[in-house]
Amino acid sequence: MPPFDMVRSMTGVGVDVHPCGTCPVRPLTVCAVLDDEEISRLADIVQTVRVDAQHTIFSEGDPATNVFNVTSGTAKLYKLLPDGRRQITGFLFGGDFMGLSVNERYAYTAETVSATTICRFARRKLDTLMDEFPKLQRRLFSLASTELAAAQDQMLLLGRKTAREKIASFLIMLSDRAARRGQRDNPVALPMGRADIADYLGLTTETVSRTFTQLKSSGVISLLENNRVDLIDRTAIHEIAEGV
Amino acid sequence: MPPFDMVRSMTGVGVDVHPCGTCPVRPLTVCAVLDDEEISRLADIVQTVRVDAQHTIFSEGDPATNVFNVTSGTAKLYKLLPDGRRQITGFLFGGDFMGLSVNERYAYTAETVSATTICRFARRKLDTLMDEFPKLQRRLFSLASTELAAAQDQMLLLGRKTAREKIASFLIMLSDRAARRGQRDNPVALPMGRADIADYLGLTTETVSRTFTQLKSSGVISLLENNRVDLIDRTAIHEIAEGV
DNA sequence: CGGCTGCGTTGATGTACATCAAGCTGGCGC
DNA sequence: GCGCCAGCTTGATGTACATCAACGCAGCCG
Repeated sequence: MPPFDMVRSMTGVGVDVHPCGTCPVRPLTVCAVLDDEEISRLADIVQTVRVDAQHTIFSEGDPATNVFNVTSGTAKLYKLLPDGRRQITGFLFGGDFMGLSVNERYAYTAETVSATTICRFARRKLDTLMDEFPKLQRRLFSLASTELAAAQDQMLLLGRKTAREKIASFLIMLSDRAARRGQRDNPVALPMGRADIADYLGLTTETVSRTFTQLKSSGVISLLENNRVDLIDRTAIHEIAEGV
Repeated sequence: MPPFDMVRSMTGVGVDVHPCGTCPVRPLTVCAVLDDEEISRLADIVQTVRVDAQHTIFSEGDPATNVFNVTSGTAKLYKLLPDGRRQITGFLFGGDFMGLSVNERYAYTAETVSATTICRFARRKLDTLMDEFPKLQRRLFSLASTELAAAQDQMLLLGRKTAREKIASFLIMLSDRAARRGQRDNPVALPMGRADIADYLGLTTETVSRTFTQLKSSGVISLLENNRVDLIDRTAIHEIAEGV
């Protein structure tokens, strides 16, 4: 797999889909805190690319030369064990950020789930821009803190919740995040397959499938076509998610 | 439980144990990037307190008025489900930071494991100091990124590793962190009880206990007095941890 | 149109870990 | 010293979820 920097030669990838000025998710992203003047400075160091579904954006262990912002579509981040066991550590939707790294290497692999558009920043250039605009730094810090809180919620889920509670939590999370992007929070779309859901929740595809049908049977959700889920009784789902 | 701000009235708590100038873990902490002049500014807004074992420092949901740095001893962070199930999201040792929060509320409860000394900063004051010293901001960002990477490792552990692999990973983690603090990395001390280990790894105390004896039987560790563990075959433990 | 393929669902069985239940041990107060 | 208690270990049993296996179904391509 070639590094993403060679993106022009990759299949399923297009460049410069839209400029920052018309960015649809600007208020959600790192860019929210910058005014038009500052955005134009950011625009100088950004490249917007379009990636087809199921393509690798970067791999665990690669030199972390870029950071990314998803503007539309869905991506996933995951880590692998040597024998192939996989843990998806997060799904990314429009407005989400990825690629922060500690030691100059990516700590996980990033892959698109559906067709996705992404802003790519050269890390070095972003660093200098952070020096220039402290509020950019502040914003990134704030985003990292939010992600950290989400990671802790996920630890609680993985370590202590049942399959039923995990699926319910997952649905609530997707619904909430859709709302934050200004989309309807019900029914909720599942752009990822059962295997991805399983690897995100620490389950198998079979258990994910069974649990969906079980929730359907108990009447709190309904499975619609196009992998969408109708949250019939949102309060009940919320209670299940919290283990009440 | 009273808020920690009322610490002077709490039992098992002492104030101003040592000043920043003689801080034993300064190179590990947020303070590492500041020179003596700047440290003295930081010292103005810090209070060093000593807390006995098994005391709550702050609780999930409390207003996040302070941030903390552990200078010695051990603390744990955890989240609870309504029915009492608990997930410990992290252990803190000398040099570790805690209390970052997104929405002005702590996202978890912090409790001491052993007797612990802690630096307490008023968040508001730290914020203004961050404006003044951008490298302080930068440092906190870097610490948050490191924590985020650790959180992702922990997700992999909780979601995909077996009990045996979890315990092995835990021992390696403790050993590595002891080394980073300049302590010997073997044998490794376990200041926390089996219940805490279980709630950190998503297991029960019984399984933790059985797994320790199983690792002992297979000859890769030895259980010493004072809750210390001798890592007899470190490479083997490392391989178990990575699921090889 | 028909076969192939990937994905989801459902069923039968297995198992790693939880749960329930004793003992064991060491520290501590009296 | 003795008894008590909390924490650790060990054993017997249970179960939630994994594994193994089959099947349905839609999309796709020849």
